[in-house]
Amino acid sequence: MLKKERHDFIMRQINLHNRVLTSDLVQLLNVSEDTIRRDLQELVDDGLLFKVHGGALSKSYHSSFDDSTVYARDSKIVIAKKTIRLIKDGMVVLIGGGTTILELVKQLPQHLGATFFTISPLVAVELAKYNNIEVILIGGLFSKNSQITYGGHVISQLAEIKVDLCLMGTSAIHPEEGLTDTDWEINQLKKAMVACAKKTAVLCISEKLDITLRLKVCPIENISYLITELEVEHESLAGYRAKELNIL
Amino acid sequence: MLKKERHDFIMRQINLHNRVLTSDLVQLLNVSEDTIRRDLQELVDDGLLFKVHGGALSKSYHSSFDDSTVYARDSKIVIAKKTIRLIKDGMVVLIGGGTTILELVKQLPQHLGATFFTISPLVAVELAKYNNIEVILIGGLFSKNSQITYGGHVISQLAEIKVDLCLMGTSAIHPEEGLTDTDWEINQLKKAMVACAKKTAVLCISEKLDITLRLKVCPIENISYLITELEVEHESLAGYRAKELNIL
DNA sequence: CGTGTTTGTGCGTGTTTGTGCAATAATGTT
DNA sequence: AACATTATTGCACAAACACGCACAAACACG
Repeated sequence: MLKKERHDFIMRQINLHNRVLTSDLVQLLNVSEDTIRRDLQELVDDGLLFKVHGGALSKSYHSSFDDSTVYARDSKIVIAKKTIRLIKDGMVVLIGGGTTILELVKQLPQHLGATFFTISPLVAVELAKYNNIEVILIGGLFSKNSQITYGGHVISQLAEIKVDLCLMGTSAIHPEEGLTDTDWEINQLKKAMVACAKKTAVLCISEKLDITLRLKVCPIENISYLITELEVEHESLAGYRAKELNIL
Repeated sequence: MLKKERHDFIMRQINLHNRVLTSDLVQLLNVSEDTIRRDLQELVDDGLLFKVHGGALSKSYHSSFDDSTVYARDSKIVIAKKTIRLIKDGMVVLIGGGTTILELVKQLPQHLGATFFTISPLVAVELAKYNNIEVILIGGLFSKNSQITYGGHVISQLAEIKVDLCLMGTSAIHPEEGLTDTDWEINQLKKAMVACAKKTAVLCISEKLDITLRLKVCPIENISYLITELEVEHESLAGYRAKELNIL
């Protein structure tokens, strides 16, 4: 591989991720650390990126993409880290939308090799930053509110696939009533998602526990994992521990 | 082997692989390194390729990367404003991806009521900001490079729809050779897009005029509108004026 | 035809560039 | 404070390069 090609590769990574780790580049490009460091230095000299300890940052990365505005972001990161343990190399995963999910995607390990189906364009774009992840976006009507695709076309496509794991955020969960929602279309969609997965994990910040809404998605028995930001032994989760689902 | 033949051979390699190594050429052509170096130098002088340590790179290869820095943004805004005149209330529009298109979407009038099909999640998200626009995202495999959906599934869905107007960016356009591209999948996709539209408008910054790439999308006759940032009377557009397409 | 010129090619030599290694310093982490 | 990770520096070596020269084939012209 020519030096220029490496430089272009690095710049692409930077433009995609806004950041890049020296160690990752060593692996990906299969050259010594020294070479990568020199490459980065040259790109800095050309004013194309920003070098920091451990890697480099995009120049246009004027830090913090209003990350702070994401509600309860810290909790969501905790949830994300727990969830990552469920995702193994080679898996086929169906993943929903929402800020919790988006945070999860940003925390995925760089080298993960898996196939992801998603109904969220934003999640798709974020997933595309990982080299070894194949992304399939399920198309259909696009919802302005929830920023996901929905409607009959989406549901019929979901009916045709079978995945190892489904990851979804939630509006409300209750030990007896299970998963519930308010919007008819979203409700239909979630039903279809649960139906096509061998196991389903629900990502849920604690304030959405023990709430019931009008429309039922599925009983608690259909859920395999409940992931919150709380300690596993936390008393708020007692009602769920009684059920047969894994709490992370 | 004649010098000219060697030059042609080198250019063919470049167009095929976007790159070539000096050492490979020495082997393939069975001449000394010096000769190859001289050949490359001459091709550089003719502006046909790009020389680097160890070999040479295609010229178009270079330009394919710096989209990410919202290159030539001013031109793209000019193009966007011209394009808006083509879009009328009630229309069904198929729209591609790329930075030029994205700029267009950002410039749309707030009250516009129309239906947009798109293969670009980013465009979908941007379109969703308009209240009176219905957005349908066409799903399929998601391309990491071009940030659009592609593949058989996309093409078969395109085959099922019929739209009033197709808006697409372009890699290369030439008065005789028409629309061309380098990537096989993108090429297939563009063909399908043109096929399902009554009229097609090509958005094209002037530096992509008069370029021919390896794969043909369609002849110039299949294009209804060519939109550049230049004045309609500009001399660069003379070759296109001779054809039967509207220049904006 | 002969002589001089141009062009294309290869060779030798010295220089530059790209890369990795090892020792050491700086920085982050626990 | 101890440790692990990441940076920096200087050095070595091979690959790639530029330049001048030599030679031969093709060409030009009287």
